[in-house]
Amino acid sequence: MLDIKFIKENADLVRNAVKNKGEKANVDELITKDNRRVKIVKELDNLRAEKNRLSKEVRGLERNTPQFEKNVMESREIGNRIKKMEKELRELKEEIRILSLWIPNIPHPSVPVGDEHANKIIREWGEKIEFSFKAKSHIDLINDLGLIDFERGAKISGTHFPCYVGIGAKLERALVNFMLDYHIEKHGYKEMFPPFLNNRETLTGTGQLPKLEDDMYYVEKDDMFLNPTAEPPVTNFHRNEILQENDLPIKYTAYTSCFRREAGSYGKETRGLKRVHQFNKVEMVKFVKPENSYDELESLLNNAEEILQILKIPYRVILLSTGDMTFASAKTYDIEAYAPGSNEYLEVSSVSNFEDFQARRMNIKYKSKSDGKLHFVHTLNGSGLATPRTYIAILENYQREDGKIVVPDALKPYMGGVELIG
RNA sequence: GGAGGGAUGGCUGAGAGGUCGAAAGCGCGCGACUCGAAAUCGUGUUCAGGGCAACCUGACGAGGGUUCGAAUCCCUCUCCCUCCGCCA
Repeated sequence: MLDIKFIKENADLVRNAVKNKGEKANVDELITKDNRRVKIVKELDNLRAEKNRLSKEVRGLERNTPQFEKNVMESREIGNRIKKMEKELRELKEEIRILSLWIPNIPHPSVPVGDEHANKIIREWGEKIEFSFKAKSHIDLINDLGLIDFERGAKISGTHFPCYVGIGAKLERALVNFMLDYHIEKHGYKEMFPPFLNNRETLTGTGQLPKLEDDMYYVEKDDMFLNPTAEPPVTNFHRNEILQENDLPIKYTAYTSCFRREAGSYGKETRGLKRVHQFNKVEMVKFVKPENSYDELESLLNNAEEILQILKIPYRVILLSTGDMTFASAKTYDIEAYAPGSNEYLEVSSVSNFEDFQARRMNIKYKSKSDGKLHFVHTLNGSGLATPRTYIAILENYQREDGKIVVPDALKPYMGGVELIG
């Protein structure tokens, strides 16, 4: 959510952001409605002032005198007009609220304008491994080694619900635990294990609603959604709170399963782990002061990159263009891990600064010591990392000619002595 | 699901139709004392909308009602706590 005053004073900037992000928000209708709101508020304030004046007078008047009766009648009459206007104002405010929920965040000036072709490669890390044999795809490795049972997963739930089995399941758990422990111990993130079912307010707070309602799994009976990422529950942890400046930055890391309908994204990637309805992810979330949120974005990005560095998996960092970034984000980096089996880069992380966009929706402020006033915090989050494609990258990078997988050094402490899979 | 209790500023917590945006304490800001700090003393300190400003308006969980006038009385809802039931 953007400040309505900001929208009115920077209408062109906002219209541009809507266009560049490919959103469909109606900026002009919002502005028209808000102008009307301000007009009603002014009239209403005048009526209320008059009514308050009459009420004070009444106290000094003797009851049942003509002056008393006249005053009371007049006050009553104004009261009725106020009630009518208040109703109109309430309805108008609700319309304004709904319109403003569809206004996207404004991309930072450093973000390239355009669609996915405008994305910029920021850096590449690591050497792509050269195998002396023909590398297998993760699908073949998984099937040959029996790490994941896709067919039975489909039996239990449906297609694209992978069921990890045996050492395959252990590897997934090792990966999650390694990443969590790393963020906690190396960078001081506080661990959180949040609920997976989120209510509407939570998902509106971080900006998944209203836009992505059809992309989430919905539990109708309870009007709740399965979280598509840990971002909503963890960020909403502090919804409607005023934070202490001394406590900032606040940093959380959380593992959750994530659930996405991936509606309309079939055709490509119908097999394997690349695109699934349920997956595991370790997320990092930060609440920071506005003045250093872009430094915090870089350090968050670095924290996510370190996971791949320690796993010794080559990757590249992409700065997303306006058309490729999400609704709520002001600036987003993607991290893509290299998968030699198919010779492609796979998105394993998305790291974003939302500035105060989410904080406005969630009403999260902090009291500044320098001016004594309340300000919205800036929120950021980043995957650190999503497991399915990291899992793919591990399998394909660590495969041997005999079809076995070497366990990466970083995961060995989590694998109960297993150093070779297969 | 049933029965009670509760929701007030950054926090704790008084307030029970008008003199209440709200006592007190904590916290925080400023000043004094100090070489400096702690302690102490003084002083200030709710948020939001409108206006250049004086000022006006709104907000005591949300919505509605009674009244000239509601934090305060009535109704509905939400959330939290306690007890009972149900499930595990």
